[in-house]
Amino acid sequence: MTSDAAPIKRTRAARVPADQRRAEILVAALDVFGTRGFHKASLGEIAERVGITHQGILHHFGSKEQLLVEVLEYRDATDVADFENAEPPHGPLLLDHLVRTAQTNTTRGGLVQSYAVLSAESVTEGHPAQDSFRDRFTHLRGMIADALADTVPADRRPPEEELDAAASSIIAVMDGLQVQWLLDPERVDMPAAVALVIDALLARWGLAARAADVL
Amino acid sequence: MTSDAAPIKRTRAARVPADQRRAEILVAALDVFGTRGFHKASLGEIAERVGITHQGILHHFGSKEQLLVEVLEYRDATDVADFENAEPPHGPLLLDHLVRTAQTNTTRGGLVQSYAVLSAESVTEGHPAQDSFRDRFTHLRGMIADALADTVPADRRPPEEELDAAASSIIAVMDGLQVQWLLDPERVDMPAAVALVIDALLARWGLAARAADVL
DNA sequence: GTCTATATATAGATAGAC
DNA sequence: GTCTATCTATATATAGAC
Repeated sequence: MTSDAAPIKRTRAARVPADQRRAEILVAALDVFGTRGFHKASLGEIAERVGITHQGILHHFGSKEQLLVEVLEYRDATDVADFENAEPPHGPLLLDHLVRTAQTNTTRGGLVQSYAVLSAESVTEGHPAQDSFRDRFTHLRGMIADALADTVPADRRPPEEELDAAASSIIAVMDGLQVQWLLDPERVDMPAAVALVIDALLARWGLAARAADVL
Repeated sequence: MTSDAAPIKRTRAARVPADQRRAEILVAALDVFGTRGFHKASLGEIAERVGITHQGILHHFGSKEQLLVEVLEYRDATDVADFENAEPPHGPLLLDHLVRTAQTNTTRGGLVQSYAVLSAESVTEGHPAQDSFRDRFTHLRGMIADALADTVPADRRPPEEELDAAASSIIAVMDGLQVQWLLDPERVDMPAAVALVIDALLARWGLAARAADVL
């Protein structure tokens, strides 16, 4: 039965300004990439959500890889927009912000799944998102290490390697918890666990618990 | 040029006992699934490493999904075999063991990649490894929470939710660090970070640092 | 137990009409 | 800007010969 299936009736999509269409595609792609992973996701499914054909996506983005790259940029841009023209928080406020992010994330499983799947998938050979995630982690580690340094009193400041290890660990806890939470949301309390680790680290350097207060 | 390409010469693979062939396939599949992710991995590539055709794999395992399930079982079985007929460690010894595992993992990037990619990919809709990883995390959380409870003196024991959060966090740190490390091995010290978090948690409950001593 | 041959499905991409 | 048509590549799976 290869041929004469009733030609699927498609109402031609309305002609829409490129910027708007691109934005629609990015939203749909972020969702589909997250639900299926980059490799399993198909342009067809993304196109269907937008109401166009997959060729339309290629017209706007050129290739599936390029679409992914732009999706990740878009995701970061919306994250930054959360600060509403303000600077991202520094010092202890950044640590509070991380706990609050973990809290917020419990209400947006789709985004969490996108991030968890794509970040891990990015470690595979030649993955198009590899640089994006490597840069992201480098940047985050620096920001968090600085925030820790700003938070700890000068006379208790640990060696730099310890600050770096702590920064890596905090990011790792947040990321690792996402996978556990996605698989078993009832049994994993992301914000509580993030707050626990941050407070345990701060206590190590002589500071009173504070992250748990955010909850 | 669709047809008469010189028929690729294949020397027919030696006939080998099924058990042995299955074992060879499992080893190759673990590696390829890890390198490419489950969805991008192809039976063809796995077969090539073993020196048979992809149909041979389907003969032994029936489907790609079933192969993945058996690969994960195989992986767990070899992990258990590490204890060489001994019980897995309990209490504080289990915590030491986790740090040592993080240390060992720095010498087996392939296995780490397999685990990182597959565990995250498993959260996608209908993924065949979902139950396997959910069960694995449930089991690990229980073991680690017990180990923590056994380690903390009775008069300082925190509420159960805190032990569970700590157990989730320790697993999360180990897993999250793997992704960062795979992307940037020079800049991420997995065992140091794991030891740091474990010691910070133990200190919170009045115990002297010990995990760092393992290194 | 392994192969060749083939069915079947689905992907990403290109060309050109409208 | 979107479509239809087509190309090309690659995948999983089945059937049957050896």
